[in-house]
Amino acid sequence: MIARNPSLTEQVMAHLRERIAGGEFEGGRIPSEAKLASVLGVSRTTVRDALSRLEHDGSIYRKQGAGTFVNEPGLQIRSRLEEIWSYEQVLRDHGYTPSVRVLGVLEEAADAAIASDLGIAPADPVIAMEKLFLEDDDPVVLTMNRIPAAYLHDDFAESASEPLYEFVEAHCDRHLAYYLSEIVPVALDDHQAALLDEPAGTPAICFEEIGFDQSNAPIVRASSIFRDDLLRFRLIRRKTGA
Amino acid sequence: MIARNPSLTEQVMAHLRERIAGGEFEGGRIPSEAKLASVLGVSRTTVRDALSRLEHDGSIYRKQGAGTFVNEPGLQIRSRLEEIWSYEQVLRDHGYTPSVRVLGVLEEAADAAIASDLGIAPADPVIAMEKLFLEDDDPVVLTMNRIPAAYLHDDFAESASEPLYEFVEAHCDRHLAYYLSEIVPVALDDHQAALLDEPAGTPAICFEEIGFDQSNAPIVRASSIFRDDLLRFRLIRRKTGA
DNA sequence: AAGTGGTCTAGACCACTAT
DNA sequence: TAGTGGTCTAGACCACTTC
Repeated sequence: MIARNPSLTEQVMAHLRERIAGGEFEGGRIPSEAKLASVLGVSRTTVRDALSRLEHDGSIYRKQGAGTFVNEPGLQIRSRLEEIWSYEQVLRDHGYTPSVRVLGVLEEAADAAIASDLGIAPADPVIAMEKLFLEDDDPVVLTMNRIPAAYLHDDFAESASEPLYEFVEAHCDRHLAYYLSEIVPVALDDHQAALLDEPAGTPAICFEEIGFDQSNAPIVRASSIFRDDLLRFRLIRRKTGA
Repeated sequence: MIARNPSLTEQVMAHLRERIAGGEFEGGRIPSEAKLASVLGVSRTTVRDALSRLEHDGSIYRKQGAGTFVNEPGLQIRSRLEEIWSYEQVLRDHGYTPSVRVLGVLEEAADAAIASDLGIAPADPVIAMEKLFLEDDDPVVLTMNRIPAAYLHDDFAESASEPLYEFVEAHCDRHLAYYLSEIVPVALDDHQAALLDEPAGTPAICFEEIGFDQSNAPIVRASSIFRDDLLRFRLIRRKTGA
């Protein structure tokens, strides 16, 4: 019934996702792990692995002694905060068909805070790229990325519209391994307000992030500001321990 | 009341956390799973379980074929967004010794939005409880909880300082199973500003949440506002697939 | 080629929830 | 008490990284 290469666990996940989407589970109750294992012809360990991953991504939850259950449809989270990698993808996950507008690419001197975050000397040159992500004509996300100029060795200006990790891959000799992000409240300044088409002073969520390569060296400092009315982050918090 | 018997997996986690905190791992490299299993005298499955949980909470990361590594100290996240359950606990995780001040408990008529969120009729009575969490004399979190009055059957006013889930457990015939939360940017109004000791209009992060019981019935509507300078949420985003 | 994490099996017993 | 998820064992082979 089940063959290789997408791992067995992934196939079990896909199978369960389909049945969940099809509303097959009476009362939201998913069959027991033992039952699933015997029906699908895999070990209980594999089933447990699949269920753990579905639980982790918010599709289901488990209650010891009671069973495994589907999360209510209204609770399905479209993009898990920890897994965001490309804002274009986030917008697609929300049902948008995003476009990207590169607002500017220029070289500037790093101020003290940026230099410190990027591990370079103050006033060292950085490339600043400002981009706007839109749904139709509505601006949704405004990002500013700053990369030390020393890391860039190509003619890169034409690639600015690529997702950042592809850009870094292509034009630096390294690749982005992870981001450290802070969720910061801001009030839109005149510049941001004009670009996001909202009044100046509007409160907004900003992700302040530093992107690192595999050696934990900072590569990029990014700020992203969101139109709260068009893109709002949600999460489910479920009591685990105790 | 609670007899804790730490599982093997939890003991392995604790052991590794200690060695990580002690900086024992040369170059951040953690011994292989097989090595840990034989040294600790447990199966590799148990070691893998412990490592998976440490990876999930951001303490370590794994690279297939290469090894398992400690996350940089600066990347340690003190409280994972999805696991917040009590703001007192969040503050303790940040090294604070929090106190709680109950600002008011009163009955009011639900407005349309609140009634809709709680599944009751507009103007139905709700109990509104406003609380402030402080570190020393600094206000850090301001929360407003609203529970339909019909759900409360006891004399409850004196218990308002308890964590909300304990309060619900004790005074309603149900208990909180999960929250659905939205991260919302706000500007502090005069009331909030005075309580949080910041200028009115300061941008802040607000969690707008609805708490549900096991039957997916809404029990409580909560708003929590944070002092950005005292409590900032961070997260690590690491590329997983592809 | 050697060593690592990733996947998978087939069992066993325990802790908890429901009825 | 029956059934569920939680923990744990002792193996096996595969995919990938590093040298």
